[in-house]
Amino acid sequence: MTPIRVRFAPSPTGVLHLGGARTALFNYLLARHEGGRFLLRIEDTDKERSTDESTRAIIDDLTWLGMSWDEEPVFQSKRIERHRAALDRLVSDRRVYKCYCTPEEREEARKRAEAEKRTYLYDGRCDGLPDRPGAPFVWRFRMPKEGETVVDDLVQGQVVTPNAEIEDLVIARSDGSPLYNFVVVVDDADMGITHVIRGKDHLTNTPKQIQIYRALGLPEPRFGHLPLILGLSKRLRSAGISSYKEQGYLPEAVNNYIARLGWSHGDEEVFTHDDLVAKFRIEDVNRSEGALNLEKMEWLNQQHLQMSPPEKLASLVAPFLSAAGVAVDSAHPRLAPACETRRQKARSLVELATEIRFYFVPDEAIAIASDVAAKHLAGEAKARLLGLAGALEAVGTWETAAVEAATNRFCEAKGLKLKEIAQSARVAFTGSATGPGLFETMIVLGKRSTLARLKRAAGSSAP
RNA sequence: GGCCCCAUCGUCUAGCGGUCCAGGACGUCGGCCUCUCACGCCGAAAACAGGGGUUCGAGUCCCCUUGGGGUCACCA
Repeated sequence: MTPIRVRFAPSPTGVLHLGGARTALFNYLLARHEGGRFLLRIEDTDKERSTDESTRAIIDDLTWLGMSWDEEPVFQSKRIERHRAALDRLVSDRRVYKCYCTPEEREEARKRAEAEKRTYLYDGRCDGLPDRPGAPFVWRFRMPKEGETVVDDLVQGQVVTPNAEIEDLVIARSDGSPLYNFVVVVDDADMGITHVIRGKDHLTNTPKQIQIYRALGLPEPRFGHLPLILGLSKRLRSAGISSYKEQGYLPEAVNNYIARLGWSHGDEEVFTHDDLVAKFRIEDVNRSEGALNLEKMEWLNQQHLQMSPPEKLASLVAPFLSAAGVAVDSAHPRLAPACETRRQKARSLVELATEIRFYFVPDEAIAIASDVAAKHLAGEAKARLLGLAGALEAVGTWETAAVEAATNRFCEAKGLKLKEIAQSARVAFTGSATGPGLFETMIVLGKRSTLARLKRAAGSSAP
């Protein structure tokens, strides 16, 4: 068995959205699972729409998702010579002919067919015509008129197309530049692609391409056409992978989610990168198309967040803290412990950042909204906080057990339940009525900040 | 419209003729836990699109209908 070679071939005309990422991922997983090679080809022949920025963005997004390719990316625009040579060969083999029909003529024929409720197929009227020197023409590929072309698709099964239904397609423009269905074949063959895994929107192109492979005497790859993702709205389509990064998603979660869209492995839901590589099989890809459910992706993000060690979280969340107005170095000694106090709960890095932000703002900058103060810092609450501060003052070694014991002793002495003081204290620490557990908060905060925040809240001018 | 593909809870899916009065997950709704919000745990509601066949037996095979999607370029 020769090792398999697959490719992802985006055209750099926009961002990499979830659908494209999934196509890339399935190719990547197939290659890794089989010990083959994953290649990248940038289909940038449409000069009007292709941009370098887009190419860079796609490469950045793939990299962020953790997909690496095994050879230098191929730029289709740099392969014109090869395309030309292949076209020359078809010309000399007489597999193509010049078509002098004007766009107007074709349009008219198309309309007539539509009026008569027939399918429009180019009728081959120019095939065999004598040369008309100087007249503009396009090259058409002569399709077989009889028999059928069978695609033995890895995911769609056998798809049979009668050759009579495949028209003689144009493979080169009047300016001589070759067209997609021709170029893909040449490029895939040159790159030694053994498995073409792409979106199902290419399924009807496949029989045409197979005929071109044959005309060129090239070995045919296996094909696998992935079901399309439903509900990819214009909005979602324009949302690149980088927007998920900005929303605080982990690449593992995005991969996990898009992999499970159309592919499954029994009842399993949560997969790490290595799980996916180990368990992915193209045979397990579904034929039916699925719709996006971003809530599930959020949940998966939470699952992967929970699996991430605090140190990893610390470096990931640092930029989000900065974005939230608190510049914290990813190596800050309290960052990892801070993450640990909220790791189980956050659904995204953005959420995590807002939830641990309070640890890193200056003690005097803790803002307590007036309604929160009215609820939790009213009546005896302030006096109690002052008392708690006093009790905590005496704690020698600032560790959970000691802090907890001191707090409990204080409560007992005052005849209070922890409940009666916890919320006020939390407000003092965080400025909010929600947050991590009380004792872990104090530990991460440290003795000095803990006391400072208690005293400050006790002395605040709120009701 | 022609051709092609698809069809299990709201969504993602398991199911590859009997083990399915259909299982898991997200979400939803209850409850428990509890210093808050969460997390976690327990439980509930929720589906084989419809109709014909084939078979002793069909969610699973076949056909039709309906519905959804794709594709019909001198784009990729």
